[in-house]
Amino acid sequence: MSTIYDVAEMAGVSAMTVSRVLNSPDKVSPAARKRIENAIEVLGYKTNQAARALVAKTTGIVKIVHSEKQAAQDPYFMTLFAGMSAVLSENTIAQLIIHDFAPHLKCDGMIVMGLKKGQALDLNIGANSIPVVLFGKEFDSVDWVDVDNTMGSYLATKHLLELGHTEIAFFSFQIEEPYIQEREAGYRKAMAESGIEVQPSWIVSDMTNDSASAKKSALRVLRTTNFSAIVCASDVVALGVTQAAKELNIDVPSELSVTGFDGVGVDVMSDPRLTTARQPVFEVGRRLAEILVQRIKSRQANYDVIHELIQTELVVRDSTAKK
Amino acid sequence: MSTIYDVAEMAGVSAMTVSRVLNSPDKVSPAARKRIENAIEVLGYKTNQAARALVAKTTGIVKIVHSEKQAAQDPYFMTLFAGMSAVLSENTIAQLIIHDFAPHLKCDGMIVMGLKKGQALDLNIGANSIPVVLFGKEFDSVDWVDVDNTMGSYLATKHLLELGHTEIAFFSFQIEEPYIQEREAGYRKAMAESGIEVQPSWIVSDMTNDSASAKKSALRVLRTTNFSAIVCASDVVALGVTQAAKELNIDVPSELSVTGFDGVGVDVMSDPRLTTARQPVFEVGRRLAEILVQRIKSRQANYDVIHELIQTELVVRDSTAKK
DNA sequence: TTGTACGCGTTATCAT
DNA sequence: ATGATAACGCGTACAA
Repeated sequence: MSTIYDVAEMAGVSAMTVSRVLNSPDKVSPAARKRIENAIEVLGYKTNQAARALVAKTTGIVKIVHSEKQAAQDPYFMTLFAGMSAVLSENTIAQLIIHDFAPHLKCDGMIVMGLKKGQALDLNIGANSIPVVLFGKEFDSVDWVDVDNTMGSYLATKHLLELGHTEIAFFSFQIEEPYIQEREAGYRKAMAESGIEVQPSWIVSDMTNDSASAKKSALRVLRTTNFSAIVCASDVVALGVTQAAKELNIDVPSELSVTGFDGVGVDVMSDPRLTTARQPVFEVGRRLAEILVQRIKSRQANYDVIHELIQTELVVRDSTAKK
Repeated sequence: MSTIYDVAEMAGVSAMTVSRVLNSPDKVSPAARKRIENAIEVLGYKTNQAARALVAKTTGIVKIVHSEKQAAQDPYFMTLFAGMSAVLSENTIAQLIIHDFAPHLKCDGMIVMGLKKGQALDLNIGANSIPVVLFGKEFDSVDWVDVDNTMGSYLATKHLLELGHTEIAFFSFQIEEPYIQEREAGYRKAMAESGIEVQPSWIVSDMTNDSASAKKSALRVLRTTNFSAIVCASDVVALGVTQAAKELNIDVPSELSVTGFDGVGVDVMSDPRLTTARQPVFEVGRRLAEILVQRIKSRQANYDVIHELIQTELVVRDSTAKK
């Protein structure tokens, strides 16, 4: 593999001049530049990242940290990652997907998702020198991107209210993440604005986030239903609900309206196709990476922290209808 | 950030000895080793990958090449990538996902998918010095992993034959990839073995690989059907077929049996859940990466090429029944 | 505009 | 078992 010295020799200049055409071409005379570019072409010269990284004290690598290892096969995470990856790879930044902070591995920046408050302080992110972007609004002092979960279920509930429904349930699942509380809050907000008092029996949360579990809960609850619509905390839950309804010969949407949340594939494959609060997951991934890349490129300590709340889009399909 | 020199000074030895405890600890006296390990701990020393890479002539990066850019959001590719990523990241190898070979970027190895015959020769993979693993059985001279598509649809067809079906259609889509021909071949093989002559009208391929397109074709064909079962070239096609059947009041599976292919989520979300030839996509990704890592670690030119044909698993669910 | 000299952190070689 | 020295390829500071 040829080096700048080989190129320099062939072009009859010093290595320094070659380095210049690589980094600031305008500072080199057109004649020399031409000869050098030709030599680069002929020799098939490729800049040695390691050598460059050594002097620049960079790595060309960012870590993508996700605490839940099993999530590697979750469509949501995969889509998120695809978005990040698109931006990072475009910028020739390699990725390392890890499940702890791996502090022994140097990198140029990190994207961290599913972070608990305790963890961050332990590793004093922010006090750290490398840029970090969080997925989730955990820390005011750190850049983050998050989805507006509250607004998402608010819009879904609003949609049902506008269709004439007044008795609307909220199906949710057990998890320690804040997003699930936010989704319930959005539902409650919309109900409150319409002056409807939420009955305790309308809040159903004895399930996990998979369709089988949701179906089971729904089968029980739907027998003695006193509501005409359900806001679900996820598409998967909504899928379970529609399956249960089918089994009980309750028609969706003519007898029961159902909304989902997420929009990562499940929504369009289910029958009927779900009205859902779609998250632009791929885009969220893109933004996380874009912000990080920006921070890496402008290595300043200008601390105007970026906080972006990305909106969901209410996609109206076949699972909701007029009361 | 402290270097080996700092550690050496603190431990009262030379930098070389520190380097030794890092790479071949047995060649250092226990006493010195103890002092050095302590110094490393106290100073929080971390090896500088760039410096190491510079002398070792490695990069710590592999390229994952996929020619179809839009596939970034395809669940199949995402799952495949997740499998590769799991292995690579475990081995502290960063990933760069690109859509051409980007020959100006050095790396330690490549995983290439969706390669056409022409491309490879242009870039003379194999003659190249870095290890390359292919997804797809394109080149005998290069390591590859592929899925046994032929066997997959063979098994699906066999399953339908055992259920008593004799008039079985094959729904396929238009694409230039060899896998689709292999899937048809498997179907034909099973039919031939049963002594059944495939009627031309049973082969339906005027669609693309999405459910809407498949539904449209199925709506047309199913009106004048002369078969009782369909082997579909993908789950997405099978989904479209079941949707069309529903619209035509044809019950699946009692009146029509349908099998899918892939098993990347669609199969379990559709209604009814699909009997399908499930590919272990995540595992395929793992194997691709495992082979590459192995090649990178043992930099020998021992040319016992690895070719692995990974088997599909016939998952029997609710879309197939006795004739 | 161009070149010289040096440093980045690590490892290999060859001594001791 | 340990150390001195050179080399990896590139960028920066400074000089010309």
